[in-house]
Amino acid sequence: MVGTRQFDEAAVMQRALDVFRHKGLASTSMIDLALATGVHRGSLYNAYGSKDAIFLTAFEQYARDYLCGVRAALEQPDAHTALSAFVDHVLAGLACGSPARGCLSTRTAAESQETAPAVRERIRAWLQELEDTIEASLRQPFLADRLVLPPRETARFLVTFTRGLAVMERVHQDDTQLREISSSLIRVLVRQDPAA
Amino acid sequence: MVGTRQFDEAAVMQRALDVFRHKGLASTSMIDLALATGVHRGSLYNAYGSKDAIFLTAFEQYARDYLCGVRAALEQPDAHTALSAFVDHVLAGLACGSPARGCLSTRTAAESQETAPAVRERIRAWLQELEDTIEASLRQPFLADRLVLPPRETARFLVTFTRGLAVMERVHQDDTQLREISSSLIRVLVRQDPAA
DNA sequence: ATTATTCTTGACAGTAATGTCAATCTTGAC
DNA sequence: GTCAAGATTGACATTACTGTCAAGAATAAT
Repeated sequence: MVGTRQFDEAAVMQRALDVFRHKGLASTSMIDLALATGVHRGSLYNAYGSKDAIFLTAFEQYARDYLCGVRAALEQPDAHTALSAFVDHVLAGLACGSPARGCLSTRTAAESQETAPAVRERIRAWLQELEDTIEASLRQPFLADRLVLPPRETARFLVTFTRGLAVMERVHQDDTQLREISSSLIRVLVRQDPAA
Repeated sequence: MVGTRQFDEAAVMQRALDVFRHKGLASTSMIDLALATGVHRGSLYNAYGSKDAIFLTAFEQYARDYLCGVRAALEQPDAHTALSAFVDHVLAGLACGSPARGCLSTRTAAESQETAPAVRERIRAWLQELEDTIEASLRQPFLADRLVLPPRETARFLVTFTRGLAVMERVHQDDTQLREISSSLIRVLVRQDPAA
């Protein structure tokens, strides 16, 4: 291939992700992306064509990392520990950065009616992947037998609830309060006694 | 008073609310507001000074109506009915309009890091009011004795969870799925037997 | 070393939105 | 009816962003 791209795509996408996380898709301009990545605006147009395309490319990194993290967190010997680890992982992701960067998928989902259909669809599909990933982990009998709801419903519940947590984080910026709410979540989803 | 305002403020705020709901605070321009309300942009600047001020004024209508609705919905003889009515009310608010208008407070909360401090603070305070309102309703003994969590925690849980529902609604636009998740919510928060 | 291809860059025209202001119009109070 | 406070309006200057393009630079393949 002649005329080789002169920037490191992975690094650029990482920077772009930071911008999208902090400003949101709609409020991010190509100028913002050019400044943050150090890549000329014209080059970005040439390489990706549009802001949405950059977002979708960057989102793949985010999506992969997030799902890996969730899968790893849920690898625990019992339901209580698994759900605690899951919530810890989600909260750590929210609080990370200064100012805290929040949750990209939640933010984008919230404004997804004004985004391109391709973006909305990607977010929808990703939330489904997240649900499926959680469900698959919870299906292990030694986890499932302690859950108040069946794995599928628990997974869906967790996806919805953590989206709510991400919204609350934006407003409160208070880790303690989020952890309190999360402990209610676990208390409500995990059965104390193995029978019943 | 001379030089009387020539528009009906309540009507204008209602229109403004519609715009904010559909486009979000950040993506709404003064031009959008002028077009939707029929009030000249200059007049809006003269009367309110800024987009944020218009938002805050319009938000008061929204806040009042929402809290009234929640209070009314929770006036029920038992916990299961009360929570069902609450969720129905929230979901009805989300689905209303075409395209569905979603939840203004959730949407604004999600982008609240990029808004003026006054807006973020108003949203924060309102979420607290919502929590307090729910808690007050749930404190009645014949409701509270069926709740898995104490009223305060239940209220906080409901606020967080419904913010999550509002996010999911933006993505799925599917009332059925939201109702399924909501039935899990009630199942998990309300005890079946009055003892234990 | 040359070449063909692709990337980079600065420039440009066009659109959208902002915030302000002076001129003009309205209307309640006297 | 006059008047003064305040509302409306169109215009203006500015700023921000978009999308495109031609000229130039870089480089893998020959």
